[in-house]
Amino acid sequence: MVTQAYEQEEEQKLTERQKDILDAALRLLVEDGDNLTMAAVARRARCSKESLYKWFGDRDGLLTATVRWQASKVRVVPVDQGKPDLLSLSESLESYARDWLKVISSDTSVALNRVAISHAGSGRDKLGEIVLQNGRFALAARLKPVLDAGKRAGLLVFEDAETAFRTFFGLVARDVQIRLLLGDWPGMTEAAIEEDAVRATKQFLALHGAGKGQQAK
Amino acid sequence: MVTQAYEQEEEQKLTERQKDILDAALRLLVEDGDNLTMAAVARRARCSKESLYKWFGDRDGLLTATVRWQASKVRVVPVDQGKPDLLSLSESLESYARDWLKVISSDTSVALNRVAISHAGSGRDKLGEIVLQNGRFALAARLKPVLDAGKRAGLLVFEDAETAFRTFFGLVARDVQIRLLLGDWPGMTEAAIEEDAVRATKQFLALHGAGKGQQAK
DNA sequence: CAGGAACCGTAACGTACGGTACGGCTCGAT
DNA sequence: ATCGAGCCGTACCGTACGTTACGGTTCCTG
Repeated sequence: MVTQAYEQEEEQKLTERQKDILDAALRLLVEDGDNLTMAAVARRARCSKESLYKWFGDRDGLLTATVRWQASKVRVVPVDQGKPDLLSLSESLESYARDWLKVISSDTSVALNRVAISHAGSGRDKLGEIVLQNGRFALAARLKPVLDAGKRAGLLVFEDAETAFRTFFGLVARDVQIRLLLGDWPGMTEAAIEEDAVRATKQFLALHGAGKGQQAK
Repeated sequence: MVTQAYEQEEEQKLTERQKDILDAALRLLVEDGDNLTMAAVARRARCSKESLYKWFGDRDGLLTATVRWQASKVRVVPVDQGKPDLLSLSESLESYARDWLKVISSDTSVALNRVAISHAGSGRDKLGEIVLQNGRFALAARLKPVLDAGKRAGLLVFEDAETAFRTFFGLVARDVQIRLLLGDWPGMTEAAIEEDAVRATKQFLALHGAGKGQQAK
């Protein structure tokens, strides 16, 4: 018997008060990085430390809840595709690229990835897994149907949707995320994002489009 | 007056003993993540904490020296290119791709990037910059001459070497680094790396090769 | 209005760790 | 043989922070 694929799909019952607290924690995370202390969260959210411990168990629990909370807010709308033509397919791809670039270059994403990566070093909690599931893997899950539809419609040529997705991912993200995480600023303005989305889509179609019958394995 | 472009190029005078200590710190970083304490380093390297403080100032100094030390060991040999033909160019690219994948999937690289990213959050030192300079930017600096030579020889078509490099970077790295940093294991075996290097090179040549005159802006 | 649950603010405790002090050992120079 | 520099091992100090405890306040319920 196979269990639920992604068990963090379980809805977390949160009162409004608790959501406020997680928002406060999120803001602190963005501002101060992983320095966030229980006292600081309590102060910012104007609650007592006792309540923090009652609701979230311990510091790791609070961190995990915060990451989940943010993740639950990011659900990007899936682009619907009926029977795609080349134009609508291209627009879908651009749209995904744009959304993804916007996500990874956002303050919250950078902050959350940073704390998840720190924790991945001393593997005591599953922050990395959560971030990955709601980021890169969620994107793949939403994008693959689009790719498959494109393939069925004879617009795309590839053997494996996973590999094709990773190519697209690489063309979109390039060095942006690692540079942001390391504190560099690769100039991700609105305009640059738009440009990148267009470029990545063109490149992907050049590699996997059915136009000229060319494609690199 | 312009200062030295990359000031961490300054050679760090290190005694053998100090190198031993930095190696010990490196091993601890790989094993335990950022938990590394001064006491642990002293124990592992069989030196006194007093010596650590005398030689490296404080904890951040030790961390910085460790990152520098590892960086100084990674100098990848530049692939020499005279007048490239398509075959030698292709081999150069594959070689860079292979080396890069090997680097980013190594234990030490993952550990070092993790600590640099943690520190980038609370921007107190320049670890992120150091890692970036010796990683992504060093790669670009070594690869661009190859790309330019390919362009001059009429083998490659692109407007901007930087943009072309970033495309290559994306095709090579894809989601590998972020997944590793977050604790995922995308199966980077020797064989997979080889396969990826070949694939990325083919794709890059499909986009920027002069063969068919095609290219996506 | 009485009783109690939930929560706030704050004080207190324990511990881990960065940083310092100091006594003893080794070894090269004189 | 003597001296001193450099280093080891360890004990020690101060602080930050996770965690717990507790008295006071608000607010809901009967």
